[in-house]
Amino acid sequence: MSTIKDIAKSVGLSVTTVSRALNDHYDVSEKTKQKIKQAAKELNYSPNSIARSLVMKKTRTIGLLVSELFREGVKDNFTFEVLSGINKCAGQLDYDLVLFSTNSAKQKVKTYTQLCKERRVDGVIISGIKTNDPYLKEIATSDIPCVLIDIPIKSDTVGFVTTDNVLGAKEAVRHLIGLGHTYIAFINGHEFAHVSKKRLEGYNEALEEANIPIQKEWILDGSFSDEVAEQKAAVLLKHYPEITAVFCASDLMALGVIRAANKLNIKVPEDLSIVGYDDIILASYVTPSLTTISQDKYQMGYQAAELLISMLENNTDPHQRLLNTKLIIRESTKLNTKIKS
Amino acid sequence: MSTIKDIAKSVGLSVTTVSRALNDHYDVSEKTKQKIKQAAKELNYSPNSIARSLVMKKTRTIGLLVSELFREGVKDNFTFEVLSGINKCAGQLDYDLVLFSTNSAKQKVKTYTQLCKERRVDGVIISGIKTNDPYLKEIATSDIPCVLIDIPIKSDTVGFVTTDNVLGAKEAVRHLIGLGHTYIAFINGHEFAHVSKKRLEGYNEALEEANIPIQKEWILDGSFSDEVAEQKAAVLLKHYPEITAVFCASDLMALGVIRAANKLNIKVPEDLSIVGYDDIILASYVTPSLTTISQDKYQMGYQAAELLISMLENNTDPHQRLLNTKLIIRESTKLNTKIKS
DNA sequence: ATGAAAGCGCTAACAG
DNA sequence: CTGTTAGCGCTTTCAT
Repeated sequence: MSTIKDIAKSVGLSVTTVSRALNDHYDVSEKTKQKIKQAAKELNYSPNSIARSLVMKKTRTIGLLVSELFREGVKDNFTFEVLSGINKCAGQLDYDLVLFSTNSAKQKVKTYTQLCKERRVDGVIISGIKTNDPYLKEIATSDIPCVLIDIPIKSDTVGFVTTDNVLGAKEAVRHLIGLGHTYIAFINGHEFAHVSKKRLEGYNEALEEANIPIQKEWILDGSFSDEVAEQKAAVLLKHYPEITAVFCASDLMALGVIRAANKLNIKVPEDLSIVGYDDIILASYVTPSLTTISQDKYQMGYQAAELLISMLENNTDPHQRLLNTKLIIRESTKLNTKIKS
Repeated sequence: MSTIKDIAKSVGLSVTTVSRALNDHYDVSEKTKQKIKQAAKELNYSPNSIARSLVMKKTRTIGLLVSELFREGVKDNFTFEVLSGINKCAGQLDYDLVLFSTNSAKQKVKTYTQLCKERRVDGVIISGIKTNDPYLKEIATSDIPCVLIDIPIKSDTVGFVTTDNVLGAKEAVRHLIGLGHTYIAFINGHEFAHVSKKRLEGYNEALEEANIPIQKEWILDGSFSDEVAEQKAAVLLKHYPEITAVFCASDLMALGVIRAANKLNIKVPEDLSIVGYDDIILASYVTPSLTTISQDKYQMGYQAAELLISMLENNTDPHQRLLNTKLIIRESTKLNTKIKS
């Protein structure tokens, strides 16, 4: 590997000049610039980003911190789509992306700050962690620039990107109400997800504005898991046969509910309408295909990266980005045929 | 940020000793070690991996090079699963993972070697590139340690992990033959995929061993895309109604073929048996669920990382790993009811 | 068992 | 426009 020193030697100039020429500084004559660049090419030079980072104290690298459930995320490839978006944006702005995977064992040994400082990332994007994650407190107070996905914390150094989950949920439920449903259950995620809180609000508000009483027993947590949702729904549907529609806080859970319905011989969508959330790939391929609230996960990633980098480069935009969701109507919802008593 | 210098000052020792103590060298007394580590904690020290990398000429970082089709990979999250596996293994062995995304524009500016040298990764894993990719020649000759996924190139510095695609395809076709099918078409990927070549071999061999003549017109490329496969299959099935089974080189394409069949009013599996390849998530969720050849994509990633790191650490294992595939029988294949004339 | 000194490859005052 | 000098934070001979 050749270094600027080699180039300097070969052209008979100082390393300073070489460095400046290679970085296209204005204060090097065009002629020497050419000569130096030529020599660099001949020597097959490529810059040592490590050395540069050391002196500049910038690595042009952003870290992506995802919780260990990474692998489980395979079913709904939410994380993957977010990652694609981040990767795209980072690439365009010439940043590198490094993946951190932590698990609770590691978290005990190394604090969030240590992790980041050690890796020398300029900033971090955090996705898929629960609101009770021990890292979260640290994040909020640390001085490492950071963008959270779907957790609304804002400070000088932390920002977030999310979607309007209240509205999203509201539209889902409104859709069901519009189809004549009034007995609408809700399978939510869990208490440590900010989106779950918001989607619950949306559900409640939609019912209220239609003067439909809220049945607490019809609101259950499914942990964002299809299995759990299936179990919960099985009990629920057996117990309350009057329910004609279920809103789920994720598509995966909606699939679980469909399975539960099938086993109980309840037909979807004839006897039971179901709307999911996320619009994962499966949603459109499954039978019946899923009516759902679509989130642009790729865009969330892209925006997160863009926001983070803008923060790194001292732009003073507000540290938050809000994306839209969209109701996608497919086969799993249908006009309510049971007359309301 | 505190440095070893600060620690040295605070305990009144030299930086050398501090460095050695922190790295648990044998030639530092237990007592001073303790003192130094204590001071490190108090000063909230965390090592600067950049500085260390600079002097050690090792970054403990591996790069993952994926082609631009990254985003398209969202449907079959093949890449994501591989990535999860790599990430897991890298994490366990305490390596960092950085993502490179290239596209043809960037490739023109920077050669593969430049890309890697600049990023200072110790080694690279490459997945999802075509055999005609310009980088490939460079890779084969470069001295950067590298592991390829599904491209069998081997040298001092390059290794690969793949599955037995001949056998996989053979088992798929044997399964169909076992069900009484003899008119079996094959939708392959494309000519620039090594796996496609191998799967074709497997298809041919399976037919040969059953004394079934090979029909060249029934072998088509679907580019690993569901749309292309759908089109191709539509024409094929209309033209040759005698076909009772189709083997596809990917599940995604199998889904395309099912769609084509549906549109032609050909029932799957009653009138047409279909077997896919990969066992992506969709395969088990779709109706009818897909009989397929399962590849453990997570494992491929894991093994690739493990192999690469073993190469980096000068282990002399053979630079290749071969994984098994498994036939998964689901709903899309069925006994052939049409009697062979 | 500890320290002094050199150097990894690069950038950035400062001086000319 | 170019060169001198210093230093980023760390590891590693080589002495002591």
